[in-house]
Amino acid sequence: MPQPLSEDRVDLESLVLDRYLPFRLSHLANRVMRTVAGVYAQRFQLSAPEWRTIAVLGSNGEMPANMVGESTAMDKVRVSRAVTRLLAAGRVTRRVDPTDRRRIILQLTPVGLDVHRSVVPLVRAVEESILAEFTAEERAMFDTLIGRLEDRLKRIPAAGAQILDP
Amino acid sequence: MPQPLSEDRVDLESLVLDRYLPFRLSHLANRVMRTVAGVYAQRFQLSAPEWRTIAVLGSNGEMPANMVGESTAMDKVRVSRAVTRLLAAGRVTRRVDPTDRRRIILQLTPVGLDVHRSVVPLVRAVEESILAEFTAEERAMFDTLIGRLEDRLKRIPAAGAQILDP
DNA sequence: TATTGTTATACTCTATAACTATA
DNA sequence: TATAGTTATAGAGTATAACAATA
Repeated sequence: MPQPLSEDRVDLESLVLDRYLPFRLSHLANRVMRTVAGVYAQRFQLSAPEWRTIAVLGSNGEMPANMVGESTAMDKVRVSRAVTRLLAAGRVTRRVDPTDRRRIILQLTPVGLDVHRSVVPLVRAVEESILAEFTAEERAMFDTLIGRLEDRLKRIPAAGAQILDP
Repeated sequence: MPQPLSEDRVDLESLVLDRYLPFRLSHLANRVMRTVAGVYAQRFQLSAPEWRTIAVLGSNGEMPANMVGESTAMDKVRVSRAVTRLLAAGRVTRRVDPTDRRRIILQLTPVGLDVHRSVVPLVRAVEESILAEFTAEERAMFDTLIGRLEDRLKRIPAAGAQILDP
């Protein structure tokens, strides 16, 4: 017989999947990403890593490849492969950084800038159509809460490992 | 020269990736899922689809395979493959539903129930360690906001397609 | 020695279609 | 004809290691 829980204690013994935050977040994020990808994938022949690369180069101008990786939360392998495809499509240029010849500096071509100019309003419109659910106050609150979870997971990247290891 | 935006209008022309909700949600969800997976993957030799299947069977008792799919947001192919591995590990049983011989009824074995009992407190603890960021009021607010986004995306699954197609 | 980037490999996830058996 | 489940296949995402060039 399960014992009734006191109100100030959390039930750690049972779990209903569609009330479980990690599952809900993952499901929600996947739905959102699929909705956004529907806008840029077929129409512009862009994969997600390519779209991310174009997004940061479009808003920041030329950047070294490793900074693209940091800004897009992609490792250097994914960046490298995205750049290979973007180069083939004539959407970016790459040149060696003369001050450190290990570094590659990436920049959008006019073609890449066109893609950026075309895609951004479309994906922003998708974001708007989703966030239209919220009032301005709710948006701000959601933004804050998401930001604090991001920070927390950054500060304790081993939140699970601590539980896993001992 | 970019024109200054009036305060009640949204800038659809530019996009900074780490302020863009779909990207932030995806990044956050991935981090959370990786943290949770760190708890069940190596220690219990569970993939995400297997863990989800065990989670719903553990909280609901025996279920037809198609309901497992609905509850876990997985299609029948993923369920089928998860079940194949769970069967091989002796963690579930499957039998044909006598009232509709197309249906497969799944149930945790004692071994599967043991896994469920062992894993749930661990993954709940991860959830707790993340949500510890919030006060009770903030949790309730976050829960509500997430729920409304879920509902919205359910109601307008073609939110992006509408923009994509015309 | 450490860092930047490339290439190779493998494993998982996702989506789709083809197939079976039942209804 | 439609539904439940299985199998097969291909594309994308993810993680890792090995490597070359440079610092």
